[in-house]
Amino acid sequence: MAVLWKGSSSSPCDWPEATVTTVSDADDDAAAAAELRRGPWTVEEDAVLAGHVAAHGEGRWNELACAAGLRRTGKSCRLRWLNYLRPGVRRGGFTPREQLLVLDLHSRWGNRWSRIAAHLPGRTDNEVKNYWRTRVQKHARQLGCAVGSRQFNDAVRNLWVPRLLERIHADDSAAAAAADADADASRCCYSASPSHDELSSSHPAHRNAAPITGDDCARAPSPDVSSVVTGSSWSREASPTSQLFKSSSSTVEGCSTSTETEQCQNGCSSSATSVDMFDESWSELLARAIHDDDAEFGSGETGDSWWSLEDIWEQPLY
DNA sequence: AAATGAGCCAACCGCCAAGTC
DNA sequence: CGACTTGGCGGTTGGCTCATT
Repeated sequence: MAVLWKGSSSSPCDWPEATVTTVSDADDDAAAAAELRRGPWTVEEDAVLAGHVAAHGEGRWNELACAAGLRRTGKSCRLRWLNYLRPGVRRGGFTPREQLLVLDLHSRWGNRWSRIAAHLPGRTDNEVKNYWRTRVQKHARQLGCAVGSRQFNDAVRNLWVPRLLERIHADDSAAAAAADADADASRCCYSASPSHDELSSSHPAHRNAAPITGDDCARAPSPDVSSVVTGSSWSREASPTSQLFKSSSSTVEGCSTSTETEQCQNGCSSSATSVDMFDESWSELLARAIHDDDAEFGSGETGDSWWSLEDIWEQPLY
């Protein structure tokens, strides 16, 4: 059963023949375990892989695995590099800005994770996928509706997105205030302006930001947050919170992104506090609202009056 | 303190398309 | 043109961590 490598031509290197050809069933597991490593990568393996990629570049992963002496498949090496070792990979929770982008791009493209991830600097398709499955789908389950359903889209459009916009605005304001404070301090104590690193580290929300390389900013043009709002596939006009959108939109447009570079800077370096906007209380509230007015909500209407916006805004953010 | 369950994430699997021989 | 290799993608799973019982 275990064909570790499909014949000699595909053998990545000159391992003993038994390691690259079919082995007897009785010895399958033992041979596989002995020759091809699986499971979590060790620190040593990471160092070897990173060193080889740094020295020889990406690509030809089977050859690379062989040359590096890694008992891993080329696929495994590639995945480890792209998802974990590659410079600029961002880790940790998604920022509100990233959540907004994921929600919007998924509404446009569906499960095109790599395509979505391309617009989230430093994020991998795997991470976006995991975020969607663990967070977004969980909330959909709590609401008793499917992702992509009318109910879910309404919840996203009318609840989640406004909250994200609000949070983005708050984060930007806090960052601006922090920058102002640092500027004042630097005027008092230093002649030079604070560096970007100093600005970033001065803000609590930035302390956990992963190092970002220039590569991240060289990616495909990303829809910035303002385009997410103004060009969204969510129909704002039909929303009961259209006025709210309008004000939030102008706020975001005014304070953040208008160019690709700025989007990249925001997405790359301003790692705001990661929160899941759709916390339990929200889900419960929504679930109750849906339950209380099931007929109307399930009928495909836009649901303009099936909750009190004031009630929602009184819910705590966290 | 041990057992259990849920959440999360890294890694693997299978399939497909493009490139190469 | 067909076989094969490689890289990429989306779906799935195994295992770790943490909270709850």
